[in-house]
Amino acid sequence: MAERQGSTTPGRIRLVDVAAHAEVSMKTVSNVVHGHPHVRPELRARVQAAIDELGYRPNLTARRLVTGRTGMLALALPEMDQPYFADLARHVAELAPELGYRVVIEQTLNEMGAERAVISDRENGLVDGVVFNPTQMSSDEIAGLRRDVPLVLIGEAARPTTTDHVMIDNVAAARDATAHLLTSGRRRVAFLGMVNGDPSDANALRLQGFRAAHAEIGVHADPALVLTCTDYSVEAAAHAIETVVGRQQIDAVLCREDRFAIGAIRALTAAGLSIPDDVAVIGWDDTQIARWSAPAITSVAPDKRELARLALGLVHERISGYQGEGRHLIAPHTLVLRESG
Amino acid sequence: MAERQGSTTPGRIRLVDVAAHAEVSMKTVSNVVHGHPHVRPELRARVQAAIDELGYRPNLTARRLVTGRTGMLALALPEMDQPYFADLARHVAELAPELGYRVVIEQTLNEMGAERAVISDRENGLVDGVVFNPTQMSSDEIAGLRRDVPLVLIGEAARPTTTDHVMIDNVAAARDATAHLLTSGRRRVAFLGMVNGDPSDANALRLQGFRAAHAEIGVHADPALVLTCTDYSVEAAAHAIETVVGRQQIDAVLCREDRFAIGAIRALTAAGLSIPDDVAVIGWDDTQIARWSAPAITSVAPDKRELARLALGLVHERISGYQGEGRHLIAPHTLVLRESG
DNA sequence: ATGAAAGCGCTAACAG
DNA sequence: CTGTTAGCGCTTTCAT
Repeated sequence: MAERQGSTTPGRIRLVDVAAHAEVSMKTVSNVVHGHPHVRPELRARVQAAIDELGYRPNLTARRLVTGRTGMLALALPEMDQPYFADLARHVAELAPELGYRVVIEQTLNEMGAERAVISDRENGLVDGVVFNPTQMSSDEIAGLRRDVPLVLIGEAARPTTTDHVMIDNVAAARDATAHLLTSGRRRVAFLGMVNGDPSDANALRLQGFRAAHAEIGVHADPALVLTCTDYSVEAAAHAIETVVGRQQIDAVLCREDRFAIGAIRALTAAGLSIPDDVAVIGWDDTQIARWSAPAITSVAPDKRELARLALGLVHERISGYQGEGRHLIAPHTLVLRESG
Repeated sequence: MAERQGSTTPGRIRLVDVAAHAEVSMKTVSNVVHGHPHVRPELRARVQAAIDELGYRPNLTARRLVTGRTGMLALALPEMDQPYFADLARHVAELAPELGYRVVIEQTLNEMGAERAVISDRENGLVDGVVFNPTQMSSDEIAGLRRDVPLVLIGEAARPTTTDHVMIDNVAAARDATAHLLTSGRRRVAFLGMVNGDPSDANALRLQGFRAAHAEIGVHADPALVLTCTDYSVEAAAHAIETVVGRQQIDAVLCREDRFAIGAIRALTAAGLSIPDDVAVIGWDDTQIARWSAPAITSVAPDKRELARLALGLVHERISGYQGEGRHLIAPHTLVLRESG
C-alpha cells in the first residue's frame, strides 16, 4: 500500500509492480511483455495474469530512453489540406505502421523557417527519421544544414546528391501527357506551369518533357504558350488562360496541378470554349478534384502510394544503420484519362 | 576524449557534457536551456557558448520520462485524404503548437478495431491526450471503455455525457439550409443523407432540422424524399437521385456531404435538369470540392477551425488537471452560398 | 531460463 | 543563485 500513496499520475502500474505481484523478476516480466520465447509456460501465464489483473501498460517513454528509438517518423508537408499532400499523408500514415512507426505531422505552411526547423530541430529524440517535402528550401540549403536524424526528401523541389530522395520522372511524365495531346491531333498546346518565385526545378523538367514531346512528334512548341501564374490559386490559373485565349489560338492545356486545370476549365468555359472539343485540359497529381470535377479531368498521376512506400523504405534503412550515399528513387506515374482530354 | 569513444549514436552530447565544458553544474545548464531568469549573465553566456560549441540538443525522451508529459496529442481520424478531415487535420496541426503540442496522426480507416485502439492503447505515455472523431463506435462503447488519457470527441457520431465533445448544432444547421431552400421558393426538397449502416446520430438530427424547417415554413415534408444511399460514394449518391427523379418531382436536394452533392449534380445534369434553375443542391462540410465544382456548391459550413480550437482547448484543460464533468461545446456553422443553390 | 543491478539523460527537490 | 543527488520506468548485460 505504501507505494500506492505517492503516485497521482494514472497508469502508474510499473513493471516492477507486475514482477512483485507475479513473484518473478523484472526480467521475466519484460520477457513476457516482449513475447520472448524462452519463458516457462507456467511463468508466462502467471505473469500475464498479473499484467491483466493490474492493468499494466508499459511506459513507452522509459523504453525509449533506454533503447534510444522512438518508433516515430515526422512527415513534413506544406499544407495537409491540399489534396495532393492529404493523399500522400494518408499513404504514409497507412504504411508507416507496417514498418513499426507512428507518424507525427509537421506542417511547414510553406514557411522557410518551418522548413529549416524540420531539418535541424533544436531538440533531439522526437523522431527516428523525417520524410520531408520541401517547397521553399533549395538543394544547397538542405545539403548544407547539419542534420542529426535520417532524412528523405519527397517530391521535386530539391535533390542534393547527399540526401535520399524519392520523386517521379517529371520529364517523362510531361512528355507522356504532351504526346497524348499531340498524337490525338492537338497542335497548339499551352503549358500552364510557371509560377512566379517557385524555387523548385520540377517545372523546368516538365517543360523539358513538354518540348521533347513536341520535338519527337514534329510539332513546333510555341514559346508564347508557356504560361505563367502569379500564384497557386485557381484564379491565377484562370487569369493566365483568359489572357492567352484573347491573343493566341490554343487547343490544349497541360497544367502543373489539378487546381490549375480547374482554373483553366473555368476560364475556357467562360470564353465559350468547350472541353474537350475545343480545348483539351490535362491536370497533374490525380487528386479527387480531377475525379469529381465536371468534366472529369485527365490527369498525370504520380503513384503516391509508391512514393510513400519508397520514402518510408529509405528512412527505415537509414534508421536501421545504412550509411551509404544518397539514393534517388523514381516512383511510377501514369496518365489517367478522363473527360477533359 | 575518453567519453567520446563509447558512443556511436549521434546527438550524444549530454547535459552533463555541457556542464563540464562550461564548468558549471547541470542545474545551471538546465536553467539556461529552459530560459530560467535567475542566472548570472556571465554564466548564461558561458553555458550558451558551450551549448553552441558542442552542438548540444536536449534529449526529449529523457525529459519526458521525468516530467511525465510528452507534449504530444493524438489526432484520430478515419481517413486523412477526405477533404473534411484533411481540413480538420490542418487546423489541429496548425493550432496545437500554440498550446505546446505536436500532433501524432492515428488513422482509423473506419475500422472498429482501430477506433477501439485509439481509446485504450496497449501502451502508455505516447501522448498526453487524444482528439478523436469516431465513425464506428457508439456512445455507449466509448463511455464504457476505460481510458487512461484525456479524450475529446469531435464530430457527431457519439456523445457520452461523461466525455468532452465538440460538434456543430446539426439540427440548426439543417434547419437553416432547408429554410434557405424553402424561402427561396423550393417546395419539393429531397434529403440525401441516410446511409445504410451509419451508426451516427448526426443524420437523425439533421433530418429533424430538415423537418422543423418545413413545419415552420408550412411546407409538407414528403417522406418519399428522404433518400438513402448504399454507401458513401459519389456513385451511390447519384444512383439515389436517379431513382427518385424517375418517380418523384423534386426541386432541391440537401446533401449530407459535398461528395453527395457532386453525385446529385451529376445525376441531375444527366437527367437533363439544370442546376440551380430546375433543382437547387446544397452540400455539407464546405470542402474544396464545393468551392471548385462547376457549378460551385452551396454548402453548410461547420467552422472547422473553431471545432479544432475548442477540441484542443478541452484536451488541454484536461491535461492540465481539470477533472470535472464531460463538457459539450457547439462550434458555429454558416451556410456558404454559391451557384448551386 | 531466470534474477540482480547498472544505467539511458534529464529534472527537481534539497542543500548550501 | 548555484551545486548535488535521487530517481522517472525500462532494458540489458552479467551472473546463476
